[in-house]
Amino acid sequence: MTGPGPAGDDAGNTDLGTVFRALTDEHRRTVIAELAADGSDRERTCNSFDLPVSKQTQTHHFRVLREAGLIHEINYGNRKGIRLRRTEIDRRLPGLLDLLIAERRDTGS
Amino acid sequence: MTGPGPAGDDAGNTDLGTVFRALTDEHRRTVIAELAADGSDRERTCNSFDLPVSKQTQTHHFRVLREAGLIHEINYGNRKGIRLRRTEIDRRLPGLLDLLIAERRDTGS
DNA sequence: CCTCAGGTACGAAGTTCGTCGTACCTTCAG
DNA sequence: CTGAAGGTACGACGAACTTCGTACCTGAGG
Repeated sequence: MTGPGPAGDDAGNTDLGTVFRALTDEHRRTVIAELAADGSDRERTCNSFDLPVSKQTQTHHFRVLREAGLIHEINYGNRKGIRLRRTEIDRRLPGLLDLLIAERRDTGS
Repeated sequence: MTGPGPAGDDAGNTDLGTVFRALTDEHRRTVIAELAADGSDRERTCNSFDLPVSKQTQTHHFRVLREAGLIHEINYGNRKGIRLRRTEIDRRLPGLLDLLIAERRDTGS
């Protein structure tokens, strides 16, 4: 079951409520903001985001982001690859990533 | 004491988390989308939005929107005026209102 | 084989959120 | 003044959310 199921990614059916609810949490917002600020679609590991929560909670957060259609999770069994769905997001929610990048820029100052 | 108090509106201190949390609820999203689609800053009554919830719940929702810096509440004692903070929103969160309008357009079809 | 590290599934505890009931306040109409 | 309508404050209840503990699975390396 690595990925034959067409279901699992709801990028085509997510409404604004699901997206906003996913982006309510600061940790999840950090993940998306980092991915958005990167500029490239390169794959990242879950560990590369220094989330101050346990493994189980990280699994939960990435699942919420995936079900909101914001990221792509590639399961390698042992490892997991995280990738931003920039194309879909920019097409369906233009300006959203810029909002997150801008907030992170202000917060980081 | 109709409105001399400068405090009460947090438009200058709200973060994205507060805004997204406010926009998570479908009723609140409907209110903002309607206000945004209007185009003018004309004042509206709470009753003009046909929210299928009780008065107390409406009070709660409008308070959340106000604390998120999205609307302006004018208290007439007996009545209450609702007004969109379009200028501040467009300045600090450009593209957000367009997202809400677009979703409402799709949902309404 | 066994061990280890990354990830997941299930369940529990604590918190937040949406909703309403009851009671009270404010303004307008009579 | 009395009543009616809109709004608010406080409290309560159920649902959802965040977090973690425990147990289990998967792949790499000795």
